[in-house]
Formats: sequence, C-alpha cells, structure tokens
Amino acid sequence: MEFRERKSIYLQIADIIIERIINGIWEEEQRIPSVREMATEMQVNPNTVVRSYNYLQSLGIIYNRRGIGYFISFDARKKALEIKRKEFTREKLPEIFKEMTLLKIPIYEFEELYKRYISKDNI
Amino acid sequence: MEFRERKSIYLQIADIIIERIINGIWEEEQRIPSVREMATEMQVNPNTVVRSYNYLQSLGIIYNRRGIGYFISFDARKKALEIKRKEFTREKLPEIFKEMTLLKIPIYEFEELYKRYISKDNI
Amino acid sequence: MEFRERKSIYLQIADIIIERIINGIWEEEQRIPSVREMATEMQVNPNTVVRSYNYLQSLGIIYNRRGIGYFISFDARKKALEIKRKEFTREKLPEIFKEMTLLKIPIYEFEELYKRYISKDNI
Amino acid sequence: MEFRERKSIYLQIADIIIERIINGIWEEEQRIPSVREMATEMQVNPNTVVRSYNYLQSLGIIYNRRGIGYFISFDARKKALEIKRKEFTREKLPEIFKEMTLLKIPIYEFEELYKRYISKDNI
DNA sequence: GTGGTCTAGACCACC
DNA sequence: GTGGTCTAGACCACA
Repeated sequence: MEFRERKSIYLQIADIIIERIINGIWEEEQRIPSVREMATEMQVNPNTVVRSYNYLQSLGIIYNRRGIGYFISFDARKKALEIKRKEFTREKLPEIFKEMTLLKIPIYEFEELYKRYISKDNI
Repeated sequence: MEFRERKSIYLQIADIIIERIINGIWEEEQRIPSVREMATEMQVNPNTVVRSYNYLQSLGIIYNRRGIGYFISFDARKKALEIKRKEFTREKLPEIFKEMTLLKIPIYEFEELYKRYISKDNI
Repeated sequence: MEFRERKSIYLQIADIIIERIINGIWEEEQRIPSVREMATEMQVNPNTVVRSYNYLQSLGIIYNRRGIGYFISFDARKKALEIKRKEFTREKLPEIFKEMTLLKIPIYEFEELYKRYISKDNI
Repeated sequence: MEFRERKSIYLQIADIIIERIINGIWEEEQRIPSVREMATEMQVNPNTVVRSYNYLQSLGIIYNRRGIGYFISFDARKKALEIKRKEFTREKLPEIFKEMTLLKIPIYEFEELYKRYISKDNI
C-alpha cells in the first residue's frame, strides 16, 4: 500500500474501507480487521488506523464492541453512499463546474473522456 | 472575502487572479495590485499574497519588475489555460471519474446538474 | 441483553446483580447462576462474568464455595445499599451538582423531571 | 493542573473550555490559546490538546483559521449549553433517577445536599 | 508563529 | 487478544 495523494493517510484508509463496503467486499455487521491487523496490512502506524476508525465511527459507518473489535453498521452501505454523494454534489461538483466553464470544456468532451476512462477500467 | 474551503488561501487567491486573467478582467502586460493592496482587498496577511505571487511567477503567468511591481505576462492567458487544463484532466478528472463509478452516478445525471448549474450562473 | 453504555460490561452486570439483591429477587444465602449460565443469560463472554463475580466477591456481597458455586452473603443487602449509597453521595452527587450549577438547572426542574420519571416507571 | 478523574484528559480539557465559554470567561469570536500554549498551561502533551480542539471543532464550538489559530464560534455558548443539557438529561439524569429509586433516596434529601453544596461553593 | 499529520512506543482497562 | 489514551518527537504546509 502506498499513499501518494496529498490527502492524509487516515482519510485515504477511510476511503478504502468505504469503497469496500459500497462494493460489497465487506458485508454489514461483519467484523473488520483489528487496528493492529489493519495497520500491518496498510503498512502504517496503528495510531493512524485508530484515526481512520474513529472517523468512520463518528460517521456511524462502523461501530465498536468493547474488547472485541470494530463492526460494520447494519446500514453502513446506505450511510456511506449518502455521505459520499452529498460530499460529491455539494463540494466537488461546483468546483468542477466552475472550472469547466472557466476553461470552456464542453460537456461532450467530458463525456468522451469518461467513456474512455470506463473502457480502460474494464479491461 | 472569506476563505473557508480546505484549499490553502494562497492557492485560492492565485485562482482568483487566474480567473481574472482568463476572463479578460486583467489584461496582459498590465500591472496588478501591489502585495499590500491585494492583501487589503482580500483581507489577508501580506505574506499570503507574497506566496500567491511567487507561485504565479513560478508558472510564468506574472513577472516582477524590481521596485515597480508585478505585471501580467504577455502570454499569461494562454499559459494559464494550458496549465489549468492539464491540471484538470490529469488530476481532477480521474478522481471525479472514480467517484462517479463508485457512487454509480450516470453521465446523464452529471449533464443535467451541469445544465442546471449553468442556468443558475447566468441569472 | 445489550450493553451500549460507556460503562464496562462487567460493572453493568454487577449492577444488575446488586439490583436483584436489593429488590429481593435474589435472597441472601441463595446460590446464584454459575458463570457459564450467567454468561449465556447475559450473552456475554464467560470471562466477563468472572470479573463481575470477582468484583462482587471483593465487596463481600457474594462469596464462593469451591466446587459448588457462588452464593449471596448473609448481609449482602445491607452491604450493597451501604456501598452504593457511599458511591452515590461521594462520587456522583458532586458531579451532578457541578453540572446543575453550570447549566443553571434549578432544583425544581430536577424535582419535576424526577416525578415524571417515577410515574413513567410505575406504569 | 491535575487530572484525577477517570474521564480521559482530552475530554476534561474540553470540559474546562466549555465551562469557560459558558461562564463568559472566554467570549465568542475570541481567539483561544494555541495548541502549544494550552499544552503548557495544562501541563500536557500538545497532541492531547489537539484532540480536545478537534473534538470541540467537531461540535461546532470552536473553529479554525488557517495558520492563525482557533476561535470560539459566534454561537458557542448556546451550542455548548444545548449539548451539555442534552447530555445531562438524556444520559445522566436517567442513571441518577434509577439509583435514587433503587437506594430509596427521597427527593428532599437530594435537595438538602444540593443546598449544602451550593453554600459550600459560595464561601 | 500556527495547526495537521505521522511514527514509535508505552500503559491501561476490558473481553 | 481488543481498543483507548497519552507521551515524545518529528516533519510539513501554511499565514
């Protein structure tokens, strides 16, 4: 695991977990790796994973059973999609749209690039 | 001027300047406000404006005449568009596309939101 | 049985037992459920029940006959009331009082809420 | 500063700050001590203060100006009172009431102790 | 100067 | 074994 983006590592880990939940790789009510296990998997200090888990818990996406470990909430998928969608439409879209108008990038160019991206992704 | 986004203030100011250049509000070879004036306008620490100007200078969008002030480069508009476009397609688009596939946001929804954005913007 | 409070589970179980003793549901000198039985009833790890029993034993509220099981002490009720009362007046009350003054909650509001609580409880 | 309670230090620090806000010792929109200053005042590791500040920020009681420091929100007092009151009535009161009925502590005893507490406090 | 993040290592209560 | 907290110290971007 390498963390190249400028985004902080603990948020990138949170994103990976959210992705796994949305994609059904991790099921609801399932136990997720312990802090130490996850730290090993991600090649990161346990404290960093603690931050990720805390963050996801504050969003209600995971919860904790004392002395046992962290579990995915029963409605985690729904919640995660909601939160991510909100984030996307409220924060990212306006920024994108602003840039597209500034740079005069027409919608069909965007579409084309998107199709190319998807086809690359599916190979 | 309020800077509430997570993006750093000096980059936000740089963006504002680029916007003014691309939109023709500021002409090429024109002198731009001094650091202090800009700091007052933006309600920001002068050091922050210094960083913005340095950044734009490193991109070749503005240049400095010692003792006189900062000026917009003769090809600033072209350069700015180039840089911004590269940034957009190389860094932002992949991120957006990834999220759109994760959140299963279809291209037509994107289009629709974009149209709505444009019509709002033009009011 | 769900243990969602921040208080540790073994203390919550101890509280439940104390409650049963004070309310006369469990009589003095009576044998209480074995660790395993209690663990099943509470849906909890047996080790957790062991801690609860150890704790109650250290308070002199229950005692152990080797190979037979745990029993309620002959003076358990009196002891339990004493201990709980001390705990309440020495630890909890000062904390409550501090908050009531900080939040400017007048005594009559407290009274009212208490009355409402009792009437609900007796339904 | 000594932290004797079983509550974690970072939450105790948060409580102290909330207290100062409610009591008007710190005004709204006022800058609060930097992380390092607070750490020195509280005789605590800066990271611990970071946690306190993060917590208070997540509650909307303080906010951050990049590179400048933390400030008390314009509606911090109202928010703090709301949050604390909710906490008190939803979490602490039921617990207290339950104990009072279990231990058969009459309301007048509670009142009396409260009056004694207040008079002590005012000496 | 400011906060934000990360690592390393420790200790604790709890299950 | 689990997570929670705290310390120490470091580096970074930012104003």
